[in-house]
Amino acid sequence: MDKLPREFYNRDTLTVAQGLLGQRLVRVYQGQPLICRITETEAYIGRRDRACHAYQYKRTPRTQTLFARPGTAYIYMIYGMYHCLNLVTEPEGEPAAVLIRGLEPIDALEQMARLRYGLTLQELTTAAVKKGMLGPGKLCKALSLDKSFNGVDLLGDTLYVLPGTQDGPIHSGPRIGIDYAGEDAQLPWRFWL
DNA sequence: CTTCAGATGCTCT
DNA sequence: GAGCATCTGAAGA
Repeated sequence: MDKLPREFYNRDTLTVAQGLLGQRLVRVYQGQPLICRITETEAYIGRRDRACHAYQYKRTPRTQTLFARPGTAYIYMIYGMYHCLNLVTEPEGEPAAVLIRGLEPIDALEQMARLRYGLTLQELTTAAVKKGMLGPGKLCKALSLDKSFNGVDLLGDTLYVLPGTQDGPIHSGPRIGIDYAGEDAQLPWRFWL
């Protein structure tokens, strides 16, 4: 199965955020593919969004990656101990990205349970693993992603997205955890299945 | 069921 | 030095 092409990411961020729902995110960990279905995303658009790190094209060492070409991973650390995975969108030079907020494990549950909780699947219920995959911090831990993956090309071999199926309606609502952004916090830029 | 503090480190002022 | 795109476990209702 072919990876989503760079052109997929080279579009309006809101379009990409919705288009990513139902697609399959693959993270190759020690040669083993960890496969998840994307169930929740948020859009961050630098030129007009106060919640975006690169608001009004603010360029700092951290936000460099947001200006990269579409189809690049943007991973940063938050609250000292968690990482958030974003996929860079729009033409190079436009700082914008989609935050991956929710995943549903499809394959390699065993490995993800170990990475996430340090336990084997037998010591967990499947329901607990699935529940544990909600939230950008948890999902990065389950996939063993950290800031060393910042700037990784999504058309490479360790982290990429395969086509999936989009069944059921797409819901939208305000984003989470960005109260500091004033009116922009109300924008319905969070999408889920 | 709910709220709440604490962990922890990087980034920008 | 402040604050952050978070999560967990413990304690209270």
